Amino acid sequence: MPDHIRPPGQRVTIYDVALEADVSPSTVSRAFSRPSRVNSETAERIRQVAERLGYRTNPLARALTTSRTQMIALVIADITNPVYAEIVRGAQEVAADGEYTTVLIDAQESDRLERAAVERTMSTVDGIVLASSRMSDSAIRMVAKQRPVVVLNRALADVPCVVTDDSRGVRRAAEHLGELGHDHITYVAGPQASWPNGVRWRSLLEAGMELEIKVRQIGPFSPTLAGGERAAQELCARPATAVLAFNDQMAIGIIRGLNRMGVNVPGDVSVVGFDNILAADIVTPGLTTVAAPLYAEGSAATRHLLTMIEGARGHTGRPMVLPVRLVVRDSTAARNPSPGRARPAWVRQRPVPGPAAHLP
Amino acid sequence: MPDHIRPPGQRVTIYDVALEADVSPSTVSRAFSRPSRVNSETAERIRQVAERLGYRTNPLARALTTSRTQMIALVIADITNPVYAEIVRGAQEVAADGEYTTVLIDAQESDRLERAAVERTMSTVDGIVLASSRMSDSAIRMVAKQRPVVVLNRALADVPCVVTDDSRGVRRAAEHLGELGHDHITYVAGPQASWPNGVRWRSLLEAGMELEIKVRQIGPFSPTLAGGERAAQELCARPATAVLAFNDQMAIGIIRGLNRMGVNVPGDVSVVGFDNILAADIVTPGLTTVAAPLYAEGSAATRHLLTMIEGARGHTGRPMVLPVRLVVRDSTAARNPSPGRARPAWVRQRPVPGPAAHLP
DNA sequence: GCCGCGGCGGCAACGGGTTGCCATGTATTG
DNA sequence: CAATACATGGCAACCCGTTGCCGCCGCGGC
Repeated sequence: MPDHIRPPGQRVTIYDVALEADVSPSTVSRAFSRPSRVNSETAERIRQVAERLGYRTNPLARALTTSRTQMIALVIADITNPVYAEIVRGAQEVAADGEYTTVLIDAQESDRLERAAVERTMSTVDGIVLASSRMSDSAIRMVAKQRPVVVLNRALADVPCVVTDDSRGVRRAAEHLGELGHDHITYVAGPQASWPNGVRWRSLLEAGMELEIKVRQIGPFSPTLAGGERAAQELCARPATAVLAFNDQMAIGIIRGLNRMGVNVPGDVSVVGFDNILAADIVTPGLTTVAAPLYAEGSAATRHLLTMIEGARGHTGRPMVLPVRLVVRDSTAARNPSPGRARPAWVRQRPVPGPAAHLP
Repeated sequence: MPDHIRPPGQRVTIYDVALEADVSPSTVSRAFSRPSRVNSETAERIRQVAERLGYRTNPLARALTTSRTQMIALVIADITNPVYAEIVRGAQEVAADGEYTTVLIDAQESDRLERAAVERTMSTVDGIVLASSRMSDSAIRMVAKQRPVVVLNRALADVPCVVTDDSRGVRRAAEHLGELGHDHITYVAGPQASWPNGVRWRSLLEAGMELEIKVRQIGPFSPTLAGGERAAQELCARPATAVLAFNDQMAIGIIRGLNRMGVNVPGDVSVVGFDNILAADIVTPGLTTVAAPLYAEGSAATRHLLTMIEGARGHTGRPMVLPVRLVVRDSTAARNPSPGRARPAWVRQRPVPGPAAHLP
């Protein structure tokens, strides 16, 4: 039991330990921060005394001189989006291993909120991981000038980046749909401020070219269930047999919306999502989707950040690219065989315009 | 443009500002922290100079003397569980309003990890919200002795608590099932370390008493999809027509598991969950569940914490209780009529789709 | 004219570690 | 045995604000 009971809630300081161990405060400090700089027996004694007194080094005081807080910030676009859960896990794991604490910031899909939060936190952390930032490139560069930054899901010159191989993912999805007989794919766009959104569309454009599949885009819609349902409405106006959605939540929303309007998935329309969130596996039909290595994204970005913080001038020019894979479930199927028909059977909306226009 | 360009990455300090504004550093400090203590013109001038030089007060240095970091910790059991997303939102909203930054800690359902993280973070934050802590009561009290703490989803003497009215929620669920003709409810238990788990079971016991419904418990299982699927297996061994699961994820797992074994929900078995996560609405059949005011939980707990931090000796003895409501969807239905039989029809293992099975 | 008081600003002592530099003592080397 | 090297530990300055206390000044009251 401690023979010196801390009288009031006062914290134990190195001075207390120093007094008790009969050494100078600096020696106590070194015993913890640079053990090699002090005799091992002395260090051991100090550690014992510290233990007995319940000494805990004060991270703030330490930070004041070292300007290292052992904290990093992890900024995500929307904590409500399950995609980020695994990313956060990966990041926190690595951070904890390196004795870092993670400050999680939820930007709520808002450029403004994100900037404000980053601003407020910046001076307190040793580095920042921006996962799916909604800030402008220039704003990011601004931040990167003041603190080590790693950007996730966005490629940006002069700032270290980690991205997934979306281009390949889209390609695989297009191939898959092509094999099922689809010759036309509609991309349902997500937030314009989202970098991957642009990449996915452009990749689809490219893949369409090579595979001789026609593509088009509708949107943007909010990257949520509700957004997907709205997209479903628009899809009805301009029908398609194959849809690639910006993310799984939208894809699920689309399926629901279509179902409500009497359209069968995958019977009439095939739908592919992006991210492979947990829900993709539990909805009916199971969602075919492009899976990203979420955990790896978080851990890779964080690992990179830590090495930057720990001195390495970091930054390997090219962004780090992580592989993706296509998870095939039940939301995609062979194209509804309706030979001789230009449009899927379920289009009963409005009489086909065009040639009809010439009729009296 | 600033006429004094900071030469190296050096931060601007009050000393720089003092020099430039021709006052003492203490005056600069006061100009920001206690404006009333300094002449308003002087203060204005100082503020101008500070602005021009790009001065930003260093929160760490400030914290060192005031021992207020303007940060709070929010500890959640499992970031992968969507329930917490809204809670986090509520907490962060309130925290941000009060100029506090939130440090999110994911305990990964582990007592050990949780303690370690709290330990590590405690000295850096002004207070802590423990949402669904997996720590022991005594461990929590220990922490509460050192920092203001508010506990969410657990009642604990001597520590401020915010809980939901689970008892009422269970009661409502039992009534609902009773009205549908069920005279036996099986509770599928979640983590034993979870306080609500105990409450829910006891409440069901009580409700069963009053409503003359027989109840029994199986488990514990992990509060996840996989856990629910395992529970489904066990349910087959000892059949039931009505099931109340610890949470929605388990409930969904149970439904999947049962389906796989040819059991129809709600035709053969009615399932009720807890939490009303987003997925509850998108699965088929839609999940009947007890909804908690998640956002309100987070915000109420945090508001309480902030008032504690801000001096009020806080703590109103009794825990604060938030209301819940039963959301009825399609996973519950009238009991499968099989008069004169001790066990439901599906016990034969092989799917026998009764007439009711395909009704809307 | 003297005293008291309030407004304002400065001095200096913190808070709790960290670290450059020096002093001492011992081990190594020629 | 002298000269040099190294291992240890202490001193004191420093990081950047905050705050108790005091002094100065001008003003109003008696």
